[in-house]
Amino acid sequence: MLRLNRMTDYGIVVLGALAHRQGEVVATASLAELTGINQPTVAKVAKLLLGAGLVDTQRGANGGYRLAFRAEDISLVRIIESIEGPIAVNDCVDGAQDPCAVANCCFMSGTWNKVNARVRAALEKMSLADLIDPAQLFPIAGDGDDMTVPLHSPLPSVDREDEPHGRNHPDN
Amino acid sequence: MLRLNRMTDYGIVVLGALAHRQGEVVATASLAELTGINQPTVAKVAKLLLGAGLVDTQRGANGGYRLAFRAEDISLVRIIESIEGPIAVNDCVDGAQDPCAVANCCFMSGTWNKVNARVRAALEKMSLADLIDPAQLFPIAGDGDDMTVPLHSPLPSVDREDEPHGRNHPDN
DNA sequence: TCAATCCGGACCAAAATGGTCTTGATTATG
DNA sequence: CATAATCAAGACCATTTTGGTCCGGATTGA
Repeated sequence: MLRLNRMTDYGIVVLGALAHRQGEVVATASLAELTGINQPTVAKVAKLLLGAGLVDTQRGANGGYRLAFRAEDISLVRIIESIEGPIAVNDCVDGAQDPCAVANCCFMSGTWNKVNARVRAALEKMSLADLIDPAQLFPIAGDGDDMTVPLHSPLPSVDREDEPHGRNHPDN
Repeated sequence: MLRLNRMTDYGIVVLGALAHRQGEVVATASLAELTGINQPTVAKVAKLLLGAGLVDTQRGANGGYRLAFRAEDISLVRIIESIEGPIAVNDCVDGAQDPCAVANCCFMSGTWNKVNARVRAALEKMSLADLIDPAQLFPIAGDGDDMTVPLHSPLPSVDREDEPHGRNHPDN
């Protein structure tokens, strides 16, 4: 548990596709084709990303979306928060969207903020570029909390037709 | 988002109450009274904690639950995982309860494992004792990712009758 | 003008979550 | 030994959240 929801996964994949087309304006239909996610869902996700300013849009014919920053400059937190809202392990955390009703007497809120900040920091360190760049997967010696995870396969070309990445089949 | 669910909150509160009664066997009815959570829910949570070995049980009359370890030795991850199952930001992570179907060709699983490990590490550092001990709330100089959070109020005595801590009123 | 495309939001179905209840087993106590 | 207190296991239901679709409208290039 403590999982991020599927929309966020989609968001990352969509952003990944846009990163490969850096600078280009890509229509949701194309994104759908590139990612294997179906178009309406791509549209929904793109809308959220737009709201957070992670992508630019161009309307009308030949319109579409474009990455607003370089992939290295987009942190995982930012992606997550643009889709799921502010990270908050519970309502006792500052910035929670439905704040703890007893906040000003909640003796644990300080602790929760600390926990939350740490989780957030962990996600801050990871950028979109890291997420889609397999080079990053090689554990960096002495990083500490690294795991020795076998690298499965090289980066697949984005324009494959089948399942793009993980999360049990969305069977669109 | 990325929130932990309410049962986990309950779990922490219940464990906190047990910590104050360290060594004693406390009935779910008493725990309910101490925490303000209602009894059937306490029972449910306690059962989960029992399954994970965080508490011992004694059945029959005068039975109840007892903390199996010292509060300092129970990490937040352990609590979370005993109630919510293994921490997994998504299905691409090793140990996810419903693993990514394309795991062995999922080029991002390594990255996700890394993200997951970091989140986990952040939670590993916090113990039950930290969670319930307000002294911990004073930011330790040079800790890095600390936030300067004002300490709201001192540890309330456990045996108060009103709302025990945060998370919008369970209005039992 | 027309077609492609985003925009905003409503909408619905399926799943997860929170919480209750029931039945049965276990044990202390008188 | 009978009884009451208590946990054990799990079925069950209501509510919320999530995932996904759809539609009418606005915008823009050809």
